[in-house]
Amino acid sequence: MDYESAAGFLKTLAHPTRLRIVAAVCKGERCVSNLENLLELKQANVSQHLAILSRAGILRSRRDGMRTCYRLADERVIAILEILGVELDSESWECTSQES
Amino acid sequence: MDYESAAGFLKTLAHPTRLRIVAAVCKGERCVSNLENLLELKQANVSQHLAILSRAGILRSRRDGMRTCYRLADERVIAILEILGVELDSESWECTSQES
DNA sequence: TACCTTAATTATAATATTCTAATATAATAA
DNA sequence: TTATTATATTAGAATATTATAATTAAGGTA
Repeated sequence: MDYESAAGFLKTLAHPTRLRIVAAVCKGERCVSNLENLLELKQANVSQHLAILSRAGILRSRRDGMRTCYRLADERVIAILEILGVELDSESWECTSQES
Repeated sequence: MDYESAAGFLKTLAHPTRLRIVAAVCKGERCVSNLENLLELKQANVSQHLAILSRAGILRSRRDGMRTCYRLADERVIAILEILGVELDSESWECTSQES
């Protein structure tokens, strides 16, 4: 991987909301409304960050009726967050029946 | 490390020039003019990127007469670049006597 | 002292990122 | 069909980042 690509990849990760999303999905799928509640952010904003992570290949999505579920697609981000000592558990949160 | 700090750290790294600087110093010290020649960038620009990396604690500097030598101060960045498969050797380059 | 070299700082314009609000799309239900 | 829910997209202003040029500062030498 060249410096340009590596910098682009790191830039994709380099946002607190996107790191929280990664932490939230690293134990399993989450739909957008669930992330919206968890992160307490506007729907459009969550959707935009999800699009950025998906475009970079870090997340992958799956349609489930009206919902879209996102999951981690690149395990390397976990390794990177572990090196930095990020507590991945801090974004674990139960889904309610209405959310997923 | 919280998400805000981790994102800040990654943002510091997330620039091709800064990654090239990290790769250049990971085998040993380099002075600014040497980096300037290696990277083929303007002095001011190199100095600015060095300042960004130093502020983040990724590099440390040492005065040597008229020169300032920079070295890697945080080995975690090497581990991160290895995860991404970045070829760190691509920025190795001999210093001339005039440069260091 | 004056001069030269190296590096850091400042100012600025160009570009990129981010969040919000508004709108559009898509799936489902009534 | 119309309405509702979930998500995506677009447009925008505000903010941040970047590279260049100009200036400053600091170290060494004649």
